[in-house]
Amino acid sequence: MTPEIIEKLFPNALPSIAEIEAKYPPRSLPEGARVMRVAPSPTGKMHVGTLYQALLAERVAHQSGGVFFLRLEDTDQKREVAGAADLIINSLARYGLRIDEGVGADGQDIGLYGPYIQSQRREIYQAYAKKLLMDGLAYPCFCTAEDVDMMRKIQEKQGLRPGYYGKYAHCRHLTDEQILENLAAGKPWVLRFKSPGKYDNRIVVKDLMKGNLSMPENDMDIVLIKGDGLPTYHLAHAVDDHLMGTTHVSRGDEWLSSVPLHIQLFTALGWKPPKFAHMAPLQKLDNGNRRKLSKRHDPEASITYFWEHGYPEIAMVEYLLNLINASFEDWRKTNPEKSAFDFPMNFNKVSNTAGALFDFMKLNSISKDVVAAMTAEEVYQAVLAWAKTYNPSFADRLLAHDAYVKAILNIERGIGKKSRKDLLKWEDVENDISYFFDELYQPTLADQLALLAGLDEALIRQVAADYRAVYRYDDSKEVWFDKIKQVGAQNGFASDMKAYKADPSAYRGSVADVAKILRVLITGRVQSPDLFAIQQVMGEDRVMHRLMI
RNA sequence: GACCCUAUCAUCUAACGGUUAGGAUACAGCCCUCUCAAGGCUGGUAUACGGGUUCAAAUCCCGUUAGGGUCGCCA
Repeated sequence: MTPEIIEKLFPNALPSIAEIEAKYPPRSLPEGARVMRVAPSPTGKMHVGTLYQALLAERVAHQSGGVFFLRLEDTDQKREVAGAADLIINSLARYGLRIDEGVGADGQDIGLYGPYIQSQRREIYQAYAKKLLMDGLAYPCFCTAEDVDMMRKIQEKQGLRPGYYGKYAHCRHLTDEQILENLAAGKPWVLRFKSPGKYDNRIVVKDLMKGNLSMPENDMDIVLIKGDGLPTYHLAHAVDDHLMGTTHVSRGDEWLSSVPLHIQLFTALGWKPPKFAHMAPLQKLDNGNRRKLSKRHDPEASITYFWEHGYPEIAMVEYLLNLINASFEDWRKTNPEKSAFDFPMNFNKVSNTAGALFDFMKLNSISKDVVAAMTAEEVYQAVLAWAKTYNPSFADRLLAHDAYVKAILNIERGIGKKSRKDLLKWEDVENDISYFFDELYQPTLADQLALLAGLDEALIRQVAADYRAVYRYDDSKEVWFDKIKQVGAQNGFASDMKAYKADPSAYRGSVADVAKILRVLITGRVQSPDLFAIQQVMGEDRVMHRLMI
């Protein structure tokens, strides 16, 4: 390639390689420290899989005393969506993934190895592209997308491996004169890698999760610089992860087959490739078949799905940690008090399967435990924060009755295993506690009688009247329950469960049925938390009023 | 079509040549109990299939099948 051609391809002044390298000195970090990153594209929704992958990278980096950074891969300007970058930044912060470097909440760079937005690094990529060109490891290609497409179809028809390689790499064989002619004619071009590889050669690719893999050497002359002057993923990956000092690249499975190419690129640029860890994608069951969670088709693939429904962030983190490494579960059992972020993460025991199915049952179960471990105040604040965005009228109610709501949320809330475990996401709270509010408690007598089918109305009225006569707000729970038994006995209900079970025909029912009558009258439901606790929170007036039937 | 990955209960997984194949979630039953939730106890369900190697295979090898991924001026 003559200097004339190179000058025509890259006419603008570009920083020299030495200048660039000087700006990105090797990091001074302790032995064993790992530098890792999450590098999503701001193309719309934030995928749960991005959080999943970021969580592994963040934990490994920080636990090793290293650096975790965020890089925005926005080299495909067609796909860029406004606001997508903010969503990524907010999501990481929301789940407690601390960024040492990258793009901050205000859009400003944090850290010295930036810019961390690829579209702002254009000249850097071009400088290295120019270097490859000078080294004879790249060449301009004038084939249009249509040309390449047509060639691929022909290759497929002939049963050949499709792609731009070997004798099918048309522009690789252009003479300097032909290049000059095309340039003079103003033909658009892209820069391609002149792959030194042979497909028949096999190389060993090391992956932290999959082990050593034997793969064919890359021989594709892939595009390095696109028609718009921005790099493809491949070039950007090599340049950025070299300059930014990434030691370990964790990324999706879909990159595995590109590793031979990436190793070639690093080598061509004179760099040592980082270590790779490829993670299988999260999957879901669709008509009996597994498939990757898709942002387009699956609402739960988007992280905002979990915001809308009010899943606690910690629950999400614990669930994902569990998917990354199933020994998390055992660790959690022996370390119930520790933060999930204290779980020692390493690559050794990371799950290495074809991809885990996202399991809401398991998430729910974890979420129940997480909520049970929270105080009423913490639950209140979390529900309020959720409601402000997703249910404003409920938020107003929470604010207007904050002490009352906290008392409600405190019912059967103890420490650890003693705590009530039925709440798993914030969107459920409104319905769970609605009967505590007179304006939301609207069952008709007919509704209540239907819930009490099998007991006749006169009996129900009598039980209610008898209970009203003895009910005292200040009674202890024991005294209260004795009174329930007493009211039951007056009306033919067994006060002793064992006696009832021994001879059910001797009674109208048991003390459980008496409680059921009161529960339905007071809450409008057949199931509720502890009735005594409910009454204490509701207050005497409200309880008495509901018993007036 | 070529190349690569993966294959243990319904789900997430443990076992890295010798275990009654373990745990968690889910499910079922019992106990506890004012209902529910929880908790305790118990139970059923798995090494995809076929060949090897070995005294011994979920584990190693080969093949088959199935699922996933890649083969873009998308990342």
